[in-house]
Amino acid sequence: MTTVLIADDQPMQRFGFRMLLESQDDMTVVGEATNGTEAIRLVDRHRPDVVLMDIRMPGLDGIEATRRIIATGARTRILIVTTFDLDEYAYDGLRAGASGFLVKDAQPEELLAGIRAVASGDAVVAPSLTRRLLDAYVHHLPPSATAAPRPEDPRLATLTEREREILTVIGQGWTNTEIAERLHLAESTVKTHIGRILSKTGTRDRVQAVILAYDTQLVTPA
Amino acid sequence: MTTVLIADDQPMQRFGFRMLLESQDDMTVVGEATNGTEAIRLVDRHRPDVVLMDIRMPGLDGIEATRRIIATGARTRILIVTTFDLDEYAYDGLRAGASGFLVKDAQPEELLAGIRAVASGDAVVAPSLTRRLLDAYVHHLPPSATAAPRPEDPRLATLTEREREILTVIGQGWTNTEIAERLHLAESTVKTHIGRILSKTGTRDRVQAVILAYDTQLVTPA
DNA sequence: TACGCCGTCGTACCCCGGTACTACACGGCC
DNA sequence: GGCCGTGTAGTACCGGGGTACGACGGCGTA
Repeated sequence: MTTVLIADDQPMQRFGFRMLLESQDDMTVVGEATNGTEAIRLVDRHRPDVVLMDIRMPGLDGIEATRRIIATGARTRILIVTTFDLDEYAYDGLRAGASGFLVKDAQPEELLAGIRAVASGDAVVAPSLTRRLLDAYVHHLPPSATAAPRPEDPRLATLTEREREILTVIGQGWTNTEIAERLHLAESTVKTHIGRILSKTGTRDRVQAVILAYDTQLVTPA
Repeated sequence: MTTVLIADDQPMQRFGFRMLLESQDDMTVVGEATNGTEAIRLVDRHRPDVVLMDIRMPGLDGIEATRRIIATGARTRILIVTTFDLDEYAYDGLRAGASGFLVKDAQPEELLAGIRAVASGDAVVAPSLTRRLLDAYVHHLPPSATAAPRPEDPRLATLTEREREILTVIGQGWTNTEIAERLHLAESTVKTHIGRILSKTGTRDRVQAVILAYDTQLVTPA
């Protein structure tokens, strides 16, 4: 019997997880936490096999909670589950000692498989993340810069791969000179790209481009 | 017996809703849609009493789907349910003919109560939204500009109300001159505010400020 | 082959954004 | 009364961002 602790600030999300897990006869939910501090406390008390850990929670977030739980030497495995698919928090989470990383829009079976995998000591990464993870290890560029957006938003349809890449790093808050340096380009090239991005997307300046990047989920909130 | 259609692109979210609703003996789920187009089709086929409609879905979004369903003259009531608490989509949704608006982090009981309310012809607005709604009607400024962020992010802690307001409209992509015009300020005043915002938040320029605004959910993706 | 798209780079120009001050009215509080 | 935070406003300056060009090599394809 695999014991699971759910750490998520959204009641409905917890409810969904609990219902799903309790429907399996090899799993049981031993507790629910609504923030990082509570998660740490409940892990200490119940010693669950697995924690389903949300990243974004009020107060202590999931990453820091993961770090502290791992630091206690508990043999609890932590499976990070978040709404968003990319962002460097994924890597932070893994670095913090998490055994895996899944996205919330995964199929229930995928989630269950992930839990069983980490409970048995394996690591698991959402298929949608694997490519980014590899990319990040291959190039030492910003992780998200090498990855393509998944849900193809019409407003980004005419952008080339390179332009998406540039738009992504604009969305990280980089200046033109920074983009040029870190992408090994001339600043004039960066400007050319940005000019094309603005005209193609019908945006006025980089600020509106950043907003579009967020709206289309080319970049996602931390 | 209240018949309900679930329209949400996230499988786990649908699963949670379905489990919750099926646990009630006066409700039944007659279908699940993963986007707006599908929702319209299933409403036409099943004529549910209530649609639980997510806003953000691939393809046709929940707002437009609501608009079209209402336009068909169907007596189906639509209850919009979204992850984010603010954004003007709330108002768009209500204008599109939705009977109510709830946030996903509501308690399950609140959700059930909301469904029963709209099924019986009442309108319902999440308590967390009521204040904004009022604010928006009182002043005729952009809705989000008059509202305060809920989950108090430490990075915004030192900002004054006015500064948050300015940061919000920066997050809308407005230029300094536009902000000055629409908020009836001198551009120099706008610059003063922005300067203070940047120094308080430790951000370098308005682009990074926008990113922070998204990360802290002061503004939310469309 | 020739065309077009893409990615690269350059120059020149202008304006917006951000900085660095100063300043003052108002309200709350010691 | 005097102080402080807040919101307002001004001037002066400079650098980065965006625009408008032109140019060229590589690559796929009609």
